[in-house]
Amino acid sequence: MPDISPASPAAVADALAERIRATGARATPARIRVLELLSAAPAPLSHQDIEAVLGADSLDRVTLYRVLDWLVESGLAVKRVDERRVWRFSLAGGGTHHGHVHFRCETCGRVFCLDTPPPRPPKLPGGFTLARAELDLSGRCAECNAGNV
Amino acid sequence: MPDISPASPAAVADALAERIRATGARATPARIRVLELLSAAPAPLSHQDIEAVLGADSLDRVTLYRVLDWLVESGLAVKRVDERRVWRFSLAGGGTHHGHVHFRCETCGRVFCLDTPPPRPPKLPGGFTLARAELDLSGRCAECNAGNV
DNA sequence: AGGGCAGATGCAACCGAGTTGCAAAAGACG
DNA sequence: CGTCTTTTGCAACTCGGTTGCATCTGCCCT
Repeated sequence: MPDISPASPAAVADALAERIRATGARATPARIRVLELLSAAPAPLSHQDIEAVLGADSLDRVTLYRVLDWLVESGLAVKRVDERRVWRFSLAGGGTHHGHVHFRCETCGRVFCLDTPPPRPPKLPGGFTLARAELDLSGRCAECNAGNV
Repeated sequence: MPDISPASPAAVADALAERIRATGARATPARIRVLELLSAAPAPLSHQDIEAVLGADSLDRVTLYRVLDWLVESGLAVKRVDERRVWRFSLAGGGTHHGHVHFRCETCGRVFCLDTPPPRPPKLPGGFTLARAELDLSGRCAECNAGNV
């Protein structure tokens, strides 16, 4: 059975490995897997999310933490705390997760990614440079407003 | 020795006690103390900050958590996670900490409160209702840009 | 190809913030 | 003053995250 998928998984992994080596670090399976996951994810992932996806052949808890921290340190990813006080990681910069808007429902806790473009950032005090802007909205989602709860 | 300070501490405490009773709860020393602290604080306080200020005659750790949670529940305060994943509490509503914009320096970690008004929020998908909007910016502050680090 | 070593991993134990359950103390109210 | 409810304090626990250390491995250099 020939592999005719648009971009072969192996090729993707190779590209990621290359990107990892470019930072001067070793391209290990753990890093490649995690990077793959993050690139594919539509929203920032928590440590738990990743552990759940990796499932059976999961990495050690600690290794995962270290991989994630390394990603942040090397500039490939950014981390941020969510409203429930857990770290969430997403690809940095050009990734699919570029400054869009998040909405968190205060009733059911779910997070929605709105495709609304982010507001143009206000001017900063002199000397400040902006790397990233996040608009976080919260309230009630349609479902929770629709009677239940 | 007559107390001639601008607003006598006792009077302030009484006013706060009144506000507490207005919510239907008991005006206990613990609640009054914490509420005093929060009203006086220039920035949101963490559990630890409060414990440190109370110092010697401090409340039990758990009681403090409960008082804080009660404050939030009764609408007198709001809580929010900071970049170090700890809860920070501030007086709700009319407080000094109303929907403004935060800038966090990725180099030194400090948080600046900009007085820029928050952008007007984008339209939400049908059925969603907005309760709160936060614009979080990050980058480098003037000081860190000025050569050091 | 294979050796060597810095860098990465896994394990176990640890940490600190926050939570829960329960009995004792303190307000409120008749 | 008695009783009934709310708060408090204590102890034990959960959970996300971290640290120390021994083992393993990707990668470079012959």
